[in-house]
Amino acid sequence: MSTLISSVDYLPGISIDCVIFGFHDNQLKILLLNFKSTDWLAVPGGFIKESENLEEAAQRILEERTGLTNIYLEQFHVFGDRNRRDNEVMKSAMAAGGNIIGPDHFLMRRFISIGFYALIDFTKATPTPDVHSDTCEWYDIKEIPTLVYDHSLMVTKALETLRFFLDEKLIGFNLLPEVFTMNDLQNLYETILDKKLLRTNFQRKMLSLGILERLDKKMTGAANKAPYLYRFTGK
Amino acid sequence: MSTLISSVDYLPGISIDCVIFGFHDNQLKILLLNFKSTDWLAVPGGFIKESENLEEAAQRILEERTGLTNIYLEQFHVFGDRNRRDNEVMKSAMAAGGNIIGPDHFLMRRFISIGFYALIDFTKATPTPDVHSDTCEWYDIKEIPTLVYDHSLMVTKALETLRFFLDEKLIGFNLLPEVFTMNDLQNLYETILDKKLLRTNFQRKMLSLGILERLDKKMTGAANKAPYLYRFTGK
DNA sequence: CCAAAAGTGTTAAGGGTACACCCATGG
DNA sequence: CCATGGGTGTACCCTTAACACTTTTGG
Repeated sequence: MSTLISSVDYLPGISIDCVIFGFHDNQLKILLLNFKSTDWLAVPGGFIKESENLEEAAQRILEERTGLTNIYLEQFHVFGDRNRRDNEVMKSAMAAGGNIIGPDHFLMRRFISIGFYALIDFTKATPTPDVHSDTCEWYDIKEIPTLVYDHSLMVTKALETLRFFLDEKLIGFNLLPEVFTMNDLQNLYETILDKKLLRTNFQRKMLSLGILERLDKKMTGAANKAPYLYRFTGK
Repeated sequence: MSTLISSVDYLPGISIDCVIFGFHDNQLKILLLNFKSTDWLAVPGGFIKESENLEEAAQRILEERTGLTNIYLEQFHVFGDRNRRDNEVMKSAMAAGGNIIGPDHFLMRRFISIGFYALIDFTKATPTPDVHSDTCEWYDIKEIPTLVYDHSLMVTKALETLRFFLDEKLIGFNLLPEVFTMNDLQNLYETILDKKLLRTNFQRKMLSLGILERLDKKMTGAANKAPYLYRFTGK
């Protein structure tokens, strides 16, 4: 039984690639797969079914390739340069996986890829490689190896988009526990933006956004003032 | 000789649609084509050749369908909903144009469309309908009829993008004469943003952007102070 | 009472808004 | 000298940045 992808199932010439950012404990990572039996790394991608809307396809692709379910993804750019894919890479990758494909194969054609991105807590998800990959792992954003095709460009562009819309998209991303301290939130911002923020001003800015509800204090047992806990109101 | 589009020439299932904004004398318009022998209106769109990058394809499509040359276009969104196109519209449109196409025809398949937009001076371009259209005309932005498919949504989304990036994109758009007055520039802004701006503050803001060079005064012959002329420095 | 972290206040700088005022032009 | 429109000054507010100060906690 071959695992070879066939063109009858999918829209031809269009792919979706997902840049998944993972945050936890002051670390920002991205999720990468390798091509089976090779060292080539790529962001999880796949193809669109006739019956799917783009967002649905992106969700399914992510689930099939990494096991991550119910992740809200958003499109950020289309990558369509004529030479964005080196077909020799795909050919070798398929060969390494045990599939010999000819020059007229579906996968050898030009592909235009729609980039989607998401941000999640990487401890809340257990990525699992699919049949086309040996590994499906988190890589620190500051130590990303070279990626296949134009995937390095995709990651760069996705990160720009994430930083630009961080305030607006924060609630939906669901990265923090139900309740959290202002310090937790600041660590999240500092990690994603990759810069230090002033604690006192950060507090005021967040409160002024009107998306936080202040709850009881959190007694940590440490010898210092107990911080308030907060919750997103979701308004 | 048939003008029917064949799938051998183009990437299947992907189209490009161009939202072209035209400005002049306090008027903002968009360019629309009809489907030959019908009342259906659409923004100019087309398909991508194997040899083209996306931006090149968008330029060529615009030129072929409207006669407009050398227009710099930028992508703003991908439209891919499963039901975004009503195939009966396409079928009837092709029939009205003298082409009967079956349910298996290339054009009857699902299409995902990449939206591109541009902003030009509508007096500097003479739009000409191609063989698939009877008319290729400017429509005032405030009086846009219902468009086919999801093209009304495309226009809305493109207009949001245009307004959002107006400051940054202004120079490239080449909408004003080589030299112009601050009043000319303000009219452009007010028309595109669809709101009045304070003359005095607008002046300061534009000068603070550092993209204008002040030249001689312009003697209009009117009974009032002569305004300075300005030029974009392009820095 | 001390160290450490959380929370609040205060000041200065900068940008946006509104409007008053001065300047040029030709009738 | 007046009407008209162009250009500058100024006062106010809000936001941001920087930092001093106060409060809370457990040792």
